[in-house]
Amino acid sequence: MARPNEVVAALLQEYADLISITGGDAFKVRSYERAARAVAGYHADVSALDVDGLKQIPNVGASIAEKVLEFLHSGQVEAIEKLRATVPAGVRELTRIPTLGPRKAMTLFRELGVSSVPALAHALDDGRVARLKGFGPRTAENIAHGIELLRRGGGRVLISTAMAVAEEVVAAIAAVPGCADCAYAGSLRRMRDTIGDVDILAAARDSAPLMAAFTRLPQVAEVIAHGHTKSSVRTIAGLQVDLRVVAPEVWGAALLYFTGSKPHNIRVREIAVRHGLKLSEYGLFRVSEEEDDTLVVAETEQEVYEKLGLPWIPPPLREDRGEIEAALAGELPDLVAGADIRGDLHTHTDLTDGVSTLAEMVATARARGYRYYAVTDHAKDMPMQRMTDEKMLAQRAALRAMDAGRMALLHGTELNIDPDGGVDWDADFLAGFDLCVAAVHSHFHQSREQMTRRLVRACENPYVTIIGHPTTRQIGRREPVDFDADAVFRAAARTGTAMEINSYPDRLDLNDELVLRARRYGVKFAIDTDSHATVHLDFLRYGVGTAQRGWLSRDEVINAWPLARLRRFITANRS
DNA sequence: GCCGTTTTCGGCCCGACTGTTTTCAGTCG
Repeated sequence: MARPNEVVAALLQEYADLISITGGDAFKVRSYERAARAVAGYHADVSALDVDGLKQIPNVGASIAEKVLEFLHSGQVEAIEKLRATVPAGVRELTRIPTLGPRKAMTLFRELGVSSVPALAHALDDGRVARLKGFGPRTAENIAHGIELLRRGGGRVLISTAMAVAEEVVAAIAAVPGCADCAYAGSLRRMRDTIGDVDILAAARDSAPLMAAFTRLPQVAEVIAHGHTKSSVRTIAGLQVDLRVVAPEVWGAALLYFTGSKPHNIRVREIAVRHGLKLSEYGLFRVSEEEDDTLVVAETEQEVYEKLGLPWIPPPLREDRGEIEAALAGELPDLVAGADIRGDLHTHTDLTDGVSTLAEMVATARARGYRYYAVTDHAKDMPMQRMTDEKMLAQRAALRAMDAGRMALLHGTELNIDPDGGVDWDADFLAGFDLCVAAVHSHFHQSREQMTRRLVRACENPYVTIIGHPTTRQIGRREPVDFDADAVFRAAARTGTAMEINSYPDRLDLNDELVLRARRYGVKFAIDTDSHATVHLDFLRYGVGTAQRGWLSRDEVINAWPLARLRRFITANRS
């Protein structure tokens, strides 16, 4: 079951969409969108709040608080039901089609009675759409194309997929003569777990050569837009990539703009307005009635933030989830960074389902400059892994005999949490490991109560130091398991069990939102790669990005600690 | 509908590109 906050947030977002489609006040739309976001990210369960409690949520005032209460009491909101009655749900679906927004969707419904994607496809086929006032052959074509994209998945890709494309494009554009600077921005720079499109920013006096090179890249299947300062393409793999070219002296303002998020940008621009300034991708300007606006700063992000009375805000925080308020109060977290990570605590070898040998994994870890490294192959309860006590002990002997220089080697295992919350071995055998990760690998559809009890019991096992990939989600393939996250996080904090941030790009588990919730209970975290091959150790960057999005500092991440402190954390659990 | 170092009313981010248009609406980020 979804958390009440998510249900309420979805409802508020739906209301915002319905107001937008029916041509309501755009500012009202934004109010509901903001409230939806604030509710989704709010730490307390909204179903336990009264009016005053609800109004404590940013962007929730008397009117929205009352609607939330109405929903919690009766299961519906009259105002929303009224709009639902005038606009079929299918019309809202239409706005998911790229290039088709609320105004056109409403026109299609009002003029043609279209209220579903198939009905729209019909209307396109027989030419009714192109004959509508304000529409035309090109618009009809674009909508048809948009439907096709939506059908092909149209969705988001893993961060690793987007990163590979971005790094290729950045390298290609940076190599064009006249390019002063080039970087990726957008949700990729903010390190979101999935990416909708790739945003690239470049600095140059003359944009034309860069735009030409961009639209002719071998990966390009289709040019969506081609202008002087902005072009968009779609790659053969279906990913949209936008290139924005600005003058080198406005790099910072453009990078800030192009990094987003959109809600963050709006908040920052509002602060500018209150200072009598105007912020756009071309810089921070002092607004003047008589003459042209004068440029204040634009060259670096730091300068722009500083002129607005803000410290530089790291991109992973830029989601309008309280970072503006924290920045104004001088309370931004000192985020954990990749360089802070002293070792990986969840990795595999070819003894179980890995493809690299113990020696290869250790050598690669050592080359990364780690101070410690844990090998945690699967334990004996997963039959497909064919693990035995003897094989595990032999691996331990081999590990102990290795010389990894200044890097300490830890012998661990990834235990399987059985349906009742037990693990593969008894205390005597577990005591022989330096470290145990425990994770769910089966029985994903237990009831919420069973799954909660299962994970709490695993936390209570004195030999379990880390809960691996706690929700077991696989992005785009498997939903997270259902459990009472607050209960599990309370147990983790109480028992001194770390929650993993699994860096594998299709997991990123915990995700940023759960990290934010867990840290409120004082939970500690381990940022691991769950590597099954040497190349996977590089996935750490995505786990670090997720941790940063969860506002984590070095002190909250056990594998950013010196080995002695990590060992104390492990043994404190066991005594 | 929310909000306040121009406060309880009157604001509310800003610009690029496209398509259907003779000056702008819609969409996107």
